Amino acid sequence: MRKINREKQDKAKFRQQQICRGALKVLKRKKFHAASMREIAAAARMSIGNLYNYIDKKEDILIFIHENMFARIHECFERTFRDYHEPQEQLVAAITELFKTACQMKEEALIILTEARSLGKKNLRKVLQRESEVVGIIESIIVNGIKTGAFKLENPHLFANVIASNLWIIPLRGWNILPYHTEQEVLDYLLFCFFKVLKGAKP
Amino acid sequence: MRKINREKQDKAKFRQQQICRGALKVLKRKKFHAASMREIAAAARMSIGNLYNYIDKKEDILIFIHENMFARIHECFERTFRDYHEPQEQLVAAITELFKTACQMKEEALIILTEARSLGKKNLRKVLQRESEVVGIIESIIVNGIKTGAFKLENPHLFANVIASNLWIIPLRGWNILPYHTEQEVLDYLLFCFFKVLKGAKP
Amino acid sequence: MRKINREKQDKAKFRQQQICRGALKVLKRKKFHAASMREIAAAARMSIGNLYNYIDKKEDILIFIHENMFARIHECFERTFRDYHEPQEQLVAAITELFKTACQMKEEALIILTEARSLGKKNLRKVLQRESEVVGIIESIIVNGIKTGAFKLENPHLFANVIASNLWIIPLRGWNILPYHTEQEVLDYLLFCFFKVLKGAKP
Amino acid sequence: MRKINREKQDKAKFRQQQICRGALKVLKRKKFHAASMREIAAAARMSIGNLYNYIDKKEDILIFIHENMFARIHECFERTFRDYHEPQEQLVAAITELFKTACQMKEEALIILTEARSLGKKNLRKVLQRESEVVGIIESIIVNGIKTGAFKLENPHLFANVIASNLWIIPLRGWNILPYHTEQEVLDYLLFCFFKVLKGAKP
DNA sequence: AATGAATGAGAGTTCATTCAT
DNA sequence: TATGAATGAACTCTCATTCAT
Repeated sequence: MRKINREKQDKAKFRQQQICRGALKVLKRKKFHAASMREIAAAARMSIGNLYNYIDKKEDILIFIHENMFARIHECFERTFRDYHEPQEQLVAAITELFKTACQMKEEALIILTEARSLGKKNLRKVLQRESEVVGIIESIIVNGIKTGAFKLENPHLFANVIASNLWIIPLRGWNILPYHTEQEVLDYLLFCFFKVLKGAKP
Repeated sequence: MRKINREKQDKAKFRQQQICRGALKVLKRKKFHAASMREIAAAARMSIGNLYNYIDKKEDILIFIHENMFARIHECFERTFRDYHEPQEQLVAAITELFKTACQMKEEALIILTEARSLGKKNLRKVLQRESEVVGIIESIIVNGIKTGAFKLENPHLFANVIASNLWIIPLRGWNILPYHTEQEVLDYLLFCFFKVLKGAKP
Repeated sequence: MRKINREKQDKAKFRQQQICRGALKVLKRKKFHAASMREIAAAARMSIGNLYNYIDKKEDILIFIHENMFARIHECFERTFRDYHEPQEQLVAAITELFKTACQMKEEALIILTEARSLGKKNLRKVLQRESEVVGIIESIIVNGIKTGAFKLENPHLFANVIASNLWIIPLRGWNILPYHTEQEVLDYLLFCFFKVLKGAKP
Repeated sequence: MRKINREKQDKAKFRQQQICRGALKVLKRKKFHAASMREIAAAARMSIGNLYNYIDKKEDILIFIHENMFARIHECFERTFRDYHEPQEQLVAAITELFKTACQMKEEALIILTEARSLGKKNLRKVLQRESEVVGIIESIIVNGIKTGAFKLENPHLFANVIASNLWIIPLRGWNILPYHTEQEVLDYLLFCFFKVLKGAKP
């Protein structure tokens, strides 16, 4: 009995991933609202009717994409905290992982960043809360670093926001950067800039 | 004859502003695609039919908003270059002006940043080109500063992109920052960070 | 200004009648839920989009039909009270008028009687209230007749309900009656039955 | 072999009853067309797939309900003719039984009365035929009574229709009557009215 | 016999855009 | 220039029904 339920859940999860993949295919070409459920269903190789067995509303697809993204982000932090224990190492690792994830999931990131306002109130709150969690974790690493003397910095909360904001530079402004610089260059440059600030004296 | 044409153009400009203001009223509350022409026309205190005397397609409204925004941005640069001649002063002034403009026009900025993908190919190209102009101007100030020895920096193109990207931090992430910091604090902090980098040695 | 508003309202009323007539054409052939808005719009010789300029929801059409019907019913009562003053005459006249109206508007009557349960709570309440008004008026005539000694009857409220219920016998059971009897025969027969009761002694 | 078939049929009958009960649970709350097969299957504690082993189309459920109803009605007549032999007694008994059945099966009655138009042509004919059978039986009792001199009445066919029509007064108009009168009162009143007519002179 | 995932036609409704006035 | 009624394509979502297991 429990096993059957388990299988059912797995199937549902699989279908939801299928829907996400299909939706992403379409969302590369057009905005969420311009992508019709017919297109998404076709891209996911499902009938519309069946698609609606796994979601309630179109908006749910956005939520799935968002959840996928944040699952990936949390994996970044997990690896970081598993492998490193010094704040400086942790910060480098976290930024590197997050930046690379943002590059790999450029589409998803762009969708999340630009479509958030399509969400209903409840979902919007959830999304914003998750984003501020990310900032919170970065902030905590910085605060730790300040305590250990690794960093010298006022206003870690603000700086964490600046870091978080810059992590998405490729999805948002890649069109103007990638013709001239590789992702790795951009990452190195950002790290260089961040550490300039983190190591410095007061203004 | 020419005078009449002139008057006509003025009227058209006036109507376009009226449309922009109306649209913005609506776009504060909902996404572009969710805002119907009915609502926008009502908010602009025009009939739909008349509204269509001044635009061809809904997308044109986005273009108007974008043009307004960039007119404002260019005014920022004009004031900057009129009032300052040293690269360092120019950069501070430009960043300050642009940042404040972004804060004042938070709504417009957010609309432009999140709705760009709604645009048709031709309009999208135009918009992106204008954005990269802004980056170009910032870059030229930096390059100047490097020549005069005011700044010490590799890769001014990349850094200009970083600066440009951070100028929009309030429209994009204000929800997570403004509860804790004022706009002025954020601006000061950004300037502090930027100049840490601009003054520094190689990594 | 007022005149223009008046014209607009007239136009709207006209369109609503047009919709009603179109809907009735369709509703003769199928139940309300089985009639699609497309069919109704076509039967009303309107585009769907325009149809929705005059209604908010499909249910509104049912309400229009109902309002039409009740307007007709009230005209029956108005004529009755204008032309007759003796309770007995009034009752004969009212029953005659209502019965004939029910026969003329067989379709509408059937729709109202069978579709009431499709209505939303608020509209259902309104409809039921109007129906019980009709019963109330009949009851008041009977009560009057009892006072004047024209009728001899216990329980006028219940009898008014019986009368009201039988008025719709043609729309509801015409299929089994009209092959054998004319509407006039049925009316005469009902009047005969009713007056048997109204004139009689206690059971 | 035959026994197995018998068992199969019993099972089928049982399932059909199960479906009826489930459907009725749902149909108390919403109209037939608004009740989805999903809901009905759930209420009948069956899977949709299995439900379709016992019906062909949704409409069949309506037919089952109708058959149940008419089985009950025929039981009424059976008891009547078993227990009474005088036309007057028979008529009182039949009306009493039928009226009480209508009250007990208010929901079913309402469904049948209001959903008949949903039926396909063939089923509709069957339903109407069964209803006119009921009228026919009532008529035959009256005709008998006229022959024996118990009743004095013109047009027994029409009067049978009137009686039949009034039997459903509680399902149809109970909402306006039951707040003020008990079912028994209504029955007594109807009997009183009917016999006023049945005993009387010509109009 | 029993399950429920899958199908896809079709429902109500909205909306950018046009056009007669 | 100004109006807003009219158009109809396109949208999201539901549902009776089928079918592989």
